[in-house]
Amino acid sequence: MFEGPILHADLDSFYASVEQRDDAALRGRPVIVGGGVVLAASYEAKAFGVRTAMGGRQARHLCPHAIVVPPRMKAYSEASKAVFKVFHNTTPLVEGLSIDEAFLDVGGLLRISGTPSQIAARLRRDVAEQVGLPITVGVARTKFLAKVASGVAKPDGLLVVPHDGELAFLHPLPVERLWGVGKVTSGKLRERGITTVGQVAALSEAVLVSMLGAGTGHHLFALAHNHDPRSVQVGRRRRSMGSQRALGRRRRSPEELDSILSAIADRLARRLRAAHRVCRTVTLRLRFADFSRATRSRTLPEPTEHTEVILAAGRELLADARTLVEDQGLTLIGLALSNLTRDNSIQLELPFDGYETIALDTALDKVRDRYGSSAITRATLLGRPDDLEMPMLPD
DNA sequence: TCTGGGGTCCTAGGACCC
DNA sequence: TCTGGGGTCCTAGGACCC
Repeated sequence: MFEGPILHADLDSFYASVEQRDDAALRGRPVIVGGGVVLAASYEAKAFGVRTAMGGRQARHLCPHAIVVPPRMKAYSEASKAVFKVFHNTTPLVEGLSIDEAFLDVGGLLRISGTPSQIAARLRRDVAEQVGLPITVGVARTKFLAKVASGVAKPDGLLVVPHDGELAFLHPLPVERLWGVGKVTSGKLRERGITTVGQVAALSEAVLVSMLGAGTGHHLFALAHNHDPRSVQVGRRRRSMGSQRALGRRRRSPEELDSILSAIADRLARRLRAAHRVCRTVTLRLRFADFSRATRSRTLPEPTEHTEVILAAGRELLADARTLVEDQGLTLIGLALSNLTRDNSIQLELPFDGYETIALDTALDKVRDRYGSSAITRATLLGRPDDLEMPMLPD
């Protein structure tokens, strides 16, 4: 029997599937979303070797009759919301991983909703009927195994890893199936003739750590032995927010760079405010002609949501990196905001001149002054359903 | 074939404080 | 004059994921 079975639900070739859903002429045909670089490829295009993140030219060479369509981000984000609605109708314990992927804990549902595989089958049917998209579901006792299972079952599949067949399922798989094994790590392992998860499991933890470093070594040892105690986390919030722009190889004037930077800062500040968040660290991201990268960051004394503050920090960082930029041929510029917290301010509507925005702390002080702090036993922030932590009074 | 845009987490050294 | 241990925060870089 399962203890806390977990579903990993993953939409297949998400962007390309949305395009095929919305345009009958694309169904059954190779579809590539994105121009300069492949953002998504339909399975018909993947059959020709087209892969996500591949250069557009190479993709068209591999699959000359592919239909290339520009991305429609709004359509994808709406489709994603509809799919997550189905997830939440299945169980309240949903942890979103990206626009097209989530873990669902169905441990408490066995009595009400049937076996995990019945629940997973119904989820797939619901997504197909209600949103019109194919989705693959992996079912297992742990998150990691559920994710591996969905990867193996793709596309449009369902795979249940039975409790007593976990290692038999896991060990024959190629190391690249392990979550967190990318190009660098798989290269180091393959150099030593290690190609399967079972071979990784045969190594001692000390050997793995000496090969791959402490972090990756411990991580891989745990995964290869099927140790993954992580539970499904509901209500995780984003920890950073970024925006960037590729510049091509053409040389850009300082004025041109500054106007791109302004646009990026403005975009980010808007997104920040829309999410009711503030940031304290601003990072400038640069990429150069040889594809090397550099970052420069600055932590502000106070969190901000203002375009001008973010832009000013970005400009200072760019000035700091001036020599780098001049020497190396800049090909990408971007900003990332981190150290995100809630925007702890509230807006008051006033009878005389419209609105005033004040910090939540200040507002709480006023409430304390009025009622006395010992008179208040609990305060709840209303009207912000996305906020999970509630401020408490008194301190 | 020269490669987008959005994220997460980890490491490591230095500053600073007690 | 020479010497602790422990903790947090900041910065920069890197691997990886979708």
